[in-house]
Amino acid sequence: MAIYLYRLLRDLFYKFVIHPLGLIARPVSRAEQLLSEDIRLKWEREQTLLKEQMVLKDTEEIKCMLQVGQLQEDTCMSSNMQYYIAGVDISFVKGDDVTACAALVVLTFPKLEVVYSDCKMIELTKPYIPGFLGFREVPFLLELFNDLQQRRPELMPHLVMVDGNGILHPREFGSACHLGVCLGLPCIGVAKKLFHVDGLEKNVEHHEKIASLEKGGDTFPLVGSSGRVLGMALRSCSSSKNPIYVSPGHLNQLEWLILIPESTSESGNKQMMDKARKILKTYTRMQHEESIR
DNA sequence: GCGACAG
DNA sequence: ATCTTGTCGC
Repeated sequence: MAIYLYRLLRDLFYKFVIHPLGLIARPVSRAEQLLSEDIRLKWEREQTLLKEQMVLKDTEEIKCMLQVGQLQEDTCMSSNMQYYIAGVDISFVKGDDVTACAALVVLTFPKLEVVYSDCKMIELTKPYIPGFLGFREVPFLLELFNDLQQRRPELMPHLVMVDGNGILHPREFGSACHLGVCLGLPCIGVAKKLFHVDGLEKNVEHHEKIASLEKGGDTFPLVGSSGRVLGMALRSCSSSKNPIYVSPGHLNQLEWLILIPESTSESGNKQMMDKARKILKTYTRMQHEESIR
């Protein structure tokens, strides 16, 4: 409790004392409001259409990867197969709202060796509207995969990690679903903050559940008030206090996320995923800095 | 009706 | 997403 009070005070201090200008909110014109409503309705319809194409079932590759990752044994028929997972992210230029860097990194699975990385400077034109992140970011991510297909088609990943949510979303169609459907590849959403949806919120209960995560790899399911399990909260490693929120996007189902904690030893799969995500982040930054020079 | 609201 | 700051681990 003390830590929350501390953070609250610190944030207030930052807002009022360090950045008093931030208090002067930019007036939103009526025209702008209408435009935003217009976009919303249009995007909502598009989401409905795309959602019809979403499949929440594991591909054969995902099933095999699960066995490889969990048992560390070649129980799968195609055990000679080399698996690839990818991560995508978009990072912004500081102080600039439109210029950003989109990055794609492909890793082997389960060894997590980087075999491909690409980065493109882009101009984000579409606005960020909560619930419609996909429309802002997915087109640029598709370009990166297009280039991958041109250059190294054999490295097309069997699973993609997306910054954002999968079905943990107001209409159960987050950016991971969006990318997955457009790409035709299995995607999972990985978010750092809980999307308040279907009754889920960062209330006292939620904080208690977070506190009950003792070590890296510990999880708890995110059950909405509808009773539907929309994803999992995962403590990615022992040193991170805040969990990440994982949810299926396309061509994989939630069950495989839940199955992992059952494995007796470490929940290797998810730790690996988080490790991969960190690698991705590092790459985004590195290439970003490089591109500025 | 109003605020909240992934990145 | 980005801003600050402190702290911890390699």
